[in-house]
Amino acid sequence: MTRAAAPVIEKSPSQTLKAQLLLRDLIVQGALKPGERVSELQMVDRLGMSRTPIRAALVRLEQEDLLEALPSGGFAVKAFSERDFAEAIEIRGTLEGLAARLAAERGVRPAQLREARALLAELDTVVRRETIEIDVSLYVELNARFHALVIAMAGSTALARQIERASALPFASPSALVPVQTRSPESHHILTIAQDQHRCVIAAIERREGSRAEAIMREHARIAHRNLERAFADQRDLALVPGAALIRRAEV
Amino acid sequence: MTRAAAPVIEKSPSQTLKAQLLLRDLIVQGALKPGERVSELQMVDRLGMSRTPIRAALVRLEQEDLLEALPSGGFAVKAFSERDFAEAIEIRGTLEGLAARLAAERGVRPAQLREARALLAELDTVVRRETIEIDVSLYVELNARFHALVIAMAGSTALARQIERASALPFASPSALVPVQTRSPESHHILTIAQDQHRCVIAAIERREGSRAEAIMREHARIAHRNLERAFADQRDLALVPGAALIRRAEV
DNA sequence: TTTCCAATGTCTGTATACAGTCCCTGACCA
DNA sequence: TGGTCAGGGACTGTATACAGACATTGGAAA
Repeated sequence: MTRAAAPVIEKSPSQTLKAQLLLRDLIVQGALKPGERVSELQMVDRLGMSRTPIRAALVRLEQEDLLEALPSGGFAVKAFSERDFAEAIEIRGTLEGLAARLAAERGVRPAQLREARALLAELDTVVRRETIEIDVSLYVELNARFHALVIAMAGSTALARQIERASALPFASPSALVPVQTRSPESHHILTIAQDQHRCVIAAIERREGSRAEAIMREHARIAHRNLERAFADQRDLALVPGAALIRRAEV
Repeated sequence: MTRAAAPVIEKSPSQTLKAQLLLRDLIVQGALKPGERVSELQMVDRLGMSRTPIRAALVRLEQEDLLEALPSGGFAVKAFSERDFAEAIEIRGTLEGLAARLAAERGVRPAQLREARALLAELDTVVRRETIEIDVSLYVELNARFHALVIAMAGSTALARQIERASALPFASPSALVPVQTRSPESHHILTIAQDQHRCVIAAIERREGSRAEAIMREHARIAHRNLERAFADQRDLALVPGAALIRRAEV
């Protein structure tokens, strides 16, 4: 419910933004079920603000693919299948592959390469740790920064924006399925592989090997795909998948 | 104003949709210049409707990347460079390549293959014509249908939607640069090549050759890239590019 | 009992009023 | 003459009223 007290620098979170965050939570957490219509007036009662910002938030959430517009007007919570989850990851992987290739072909600034090497070193300290339990939240954060850096290296705002859209769904972001992975007996094994891919992508970019950078980045995304399959095979793992509440339940 | 006198399928185009179409035209045609702020109240005067639908239309046009949100609120017309144009085409080509690969790997229904063959035959009659002037508008329509069919063959609504977004910019759609191409002395030559790529993509999909289908589809998009370079080299050709008005003018 | 029609309630689309904020301008002071 | 502060204008964000559309439900007739 109540999030951490805002250490936000933003002056005043607009009502529209508040509505967007609150509604997104309601949907992702499953308080609003897939297929269910989201009435503006009901949300007025529920969120305690007027229709205008709620309406704006609904439009934005439709852009995020969390809602779908009904033909008769209004919106309903979108329902997803395992296939939808997999396709979202595949799309993200393809676009990130393009980003890696562009970065390699166009070349990147030395400062970015230094930043990449520093990130890789940090990730090493997390992954190579001999303790059984790794620091998941730290890995997630570093992993997110790595992906953001590769995208920045491509130097294309259009591509960055497109990837942002593809990663908007809660289960599609690069780090979404890492928590699932940690429950696997091969968890440490997989992390080692992922980190090697990180290294190889940067090496390929540095050497201007565009095709290789692209291929590795794509394959990197398929780790998420494997984690997804594991999650769908085991109900306990599925609970760790963000947005699992969005899955269309078996027909009653 | 004009009520439902027309036997149109659509009951009544909503004010929001009208505003979206009108504003898009104003932007693409250059009536609103790149970088210029788009004030809601000015558009109220200009379009003759209230702020609410105009506001909704502005949000949607920001979605289409034709507008950008200003930090202080409101929107401004986005300014593009030649590089932005090229990147948009590259992104579309990459995603269409993914669509072709998925279609090949997953297999397509026989009905879709028949439809594809019929389309290819129709395109042949346009391209193989010996007359110097080909029917550009017919080619554009058939070409658009071909691309839509490949996307449909992939069977992924998420991917379809992502491609739709990538093609939303007026210069990024598959047929946007065909008119430029027709002014080239090699026009017929290029059309022959493009049509052969169409055939090869379908053949690859039919044979489940995913990697090949993807590569050809990507290369196919690069024809648009070549046309773009030609357009930027010759001012007269540039006038044929949809959305040329969006290009950031040289700093004065 | 079933079917059709009508009435009612709820919903969205639209218009508009109000308030807070940002920017620009102009005047005054050093 | 230059800088700073105050005032005003314009714009967006938000709230709310109104009207048309859709669905659902209840009743009446066959």
